[in-house]
Amino acid sequence: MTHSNIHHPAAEPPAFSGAGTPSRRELNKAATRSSIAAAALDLLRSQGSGNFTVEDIAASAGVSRRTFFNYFPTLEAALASVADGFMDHALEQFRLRPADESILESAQAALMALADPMSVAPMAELFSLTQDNRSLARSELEAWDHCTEQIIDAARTRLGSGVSELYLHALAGSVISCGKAAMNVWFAECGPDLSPESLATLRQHLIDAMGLLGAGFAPPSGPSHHPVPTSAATTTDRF
Amino acid sequence: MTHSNIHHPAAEPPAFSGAGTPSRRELNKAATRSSIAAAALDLLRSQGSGNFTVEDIAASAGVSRRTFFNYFPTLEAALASVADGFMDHALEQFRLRPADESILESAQAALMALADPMSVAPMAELFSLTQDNRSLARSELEAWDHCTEQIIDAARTRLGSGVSELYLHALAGSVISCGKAAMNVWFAECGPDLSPESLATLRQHLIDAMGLLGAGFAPPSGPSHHPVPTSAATTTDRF
DNA sequence: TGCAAACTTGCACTTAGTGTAATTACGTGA
DNA sequence: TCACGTAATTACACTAAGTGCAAGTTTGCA
Repeated sequence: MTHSNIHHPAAEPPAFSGAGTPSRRELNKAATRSSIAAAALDLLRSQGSGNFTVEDIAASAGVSRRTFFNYFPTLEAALASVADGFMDHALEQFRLRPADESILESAQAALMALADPMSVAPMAELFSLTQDNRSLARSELEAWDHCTEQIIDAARTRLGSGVSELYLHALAGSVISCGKAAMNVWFAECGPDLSPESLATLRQHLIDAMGLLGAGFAPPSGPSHHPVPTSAATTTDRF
Repeated sequence: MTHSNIHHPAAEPPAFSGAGTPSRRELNKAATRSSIAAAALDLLRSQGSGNFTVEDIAASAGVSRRTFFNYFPTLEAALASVADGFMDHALEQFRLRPADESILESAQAALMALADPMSVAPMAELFSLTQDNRSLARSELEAWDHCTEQIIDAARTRLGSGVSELYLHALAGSVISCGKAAMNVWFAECGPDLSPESLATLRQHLIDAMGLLGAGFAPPSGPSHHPVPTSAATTTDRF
C-alpha cells in the first residue's frame, strides 16, 4: 500500500521513490519506518491484539509517540504495512507478466509467486494474529481494496482504454475476491501452518479459485471438499 | 448489518428480534436508534464528512453523548447503518429466491430489486457524501464484506454442505465484487443522479456485471463504453 | 565549517470510546 | 391508578488516539 500521507518526513524532493538514489536520509526513514512496523508486530505477537498502545510501540521502537504518528496515521496502519508489502509484491509480479497474456492467467501467476514461505509467512502470521480484532480486519479489507484498484489500473493500461470500466472493475474485483477466498479457506483449513504441504494446498486453492472464475462458476460440480488428495488434476484447463 | 452489540439497551428477553412482539420498549429503542442515525446523516449533509463530532450528533438527536455510544460503537457505524439497511434488504431478496435457481441468477435478481429509487437513494447519497472520507469508506468495505459472509451462508444452505468452501467463498466474493463494481461505475458515471435513466444504467450495469461473471470474463469484447444507448440487448443470455 | 532543509520531539489540546454508578422513564401486576 | 422492578438514559471520570505548533537535532551540501 505504501501510505502516501506521511506528514513531516515524506518530503517532496525525492518524490518518486523509484530506485534512483537511496540517499542517506531516505535510508534512515525507511529504517525507522520498518523498525516501528517491526515493533508493532512484536507487540502484537507478545501481547495479543488490542492489548498495547501506540505509546508502547513507539517506546519499543525507540522513538517518540509523535514520531510514530509521523510515519503511520493509525496503529492499524503500522501493522497493515505488512499486508501492504505482501500485496505490493503480488502487484509487482502481476505487472511483470507479458502484456498479451489474459488477465486471469497473469493474476494466477502473480498469486502463485506468493505461495512461497518467504512471502506468505508474515501475511499468514498477520492473518492469525488479526482474526479476533475488528479494526485490524478492517485494515486488511482496505489493503485488498487498494490492491483491487491497482489491478484495475494495471489492467486498463494493458487492455487499452477501449475496455469498459465496468469490465475492469468487475474483473479486478472478482480476481481479488478469489485470491482472498483462497487465502481465507486455506487459513481456515491449515491455520498458520507453513509446511510445504500446507503451501501446496494454498497454491492449489489459488489455482482452483481462478479456474472457477474463468469457468463462470459453472455448476457446483466442484470437488466435494478438499479435492481428493490426488490433487493437482482438478484445474488449470479453461481460459 | 444490524449491529448486535448494543450495550445497555439491547436486552435479552426479546432476544430474537423476529416479528414477534414489538413491545413498546423495543419501539422506543428503534425510534431512538433511527433518530440518531438520521441526525448523523443530516450532519453529514450539512457539515460535510469529518466536520462534526459524536457530540454534535447526540445533541442534534436530543440524546446524551453516552447514549449515542449505547447505540452505535462508532460514529461511522451510525452512518453505516444506512448501508446496512440497503444490504440487508438485498440479502432478504436473495434468500427469497427459489432454491433451485442458480446463485448467479438469484444474485442478479436480488440486486435488481435494489435499483429502485426508494432503496438506492440513501445508499447513493451515502456514496456521494462518503467519497472523500477514509474511515467512512472503510465502513463501507466492511458492510460489503459482511454481506459476502451472509451470501456464503445462504449459498451453503442452498447448495447443501457438499460444496467446497472454496467454491462458496470465491463465488460469493465475486458476486459481491461485481455488485460493488456496478455501483462504483454507475456512481462514477452518474453521480448522485437518481433519474429513471440513471437508474436504468445502474440496472444495466448490474446485469452486465453478472453476465460477465457468468461468462468467465471471456474476452474483453465487451461494450466499449456505455453500451450503445440501445442497451438492454448486451446481456442476460448465458448462465 | 556553516547554513538550510528535513526530521524528531515535547506539549497542549480535542475527540473517541468505555466503565460505573446514579437517575429517570416505562411496563406490569395488583 | 399506584407502586414496584427493570430497562434506558445520563453524568462523570478516565484512557488513548490523533493533530497542530514550536521548539530542538540531525543531515546534506556548498
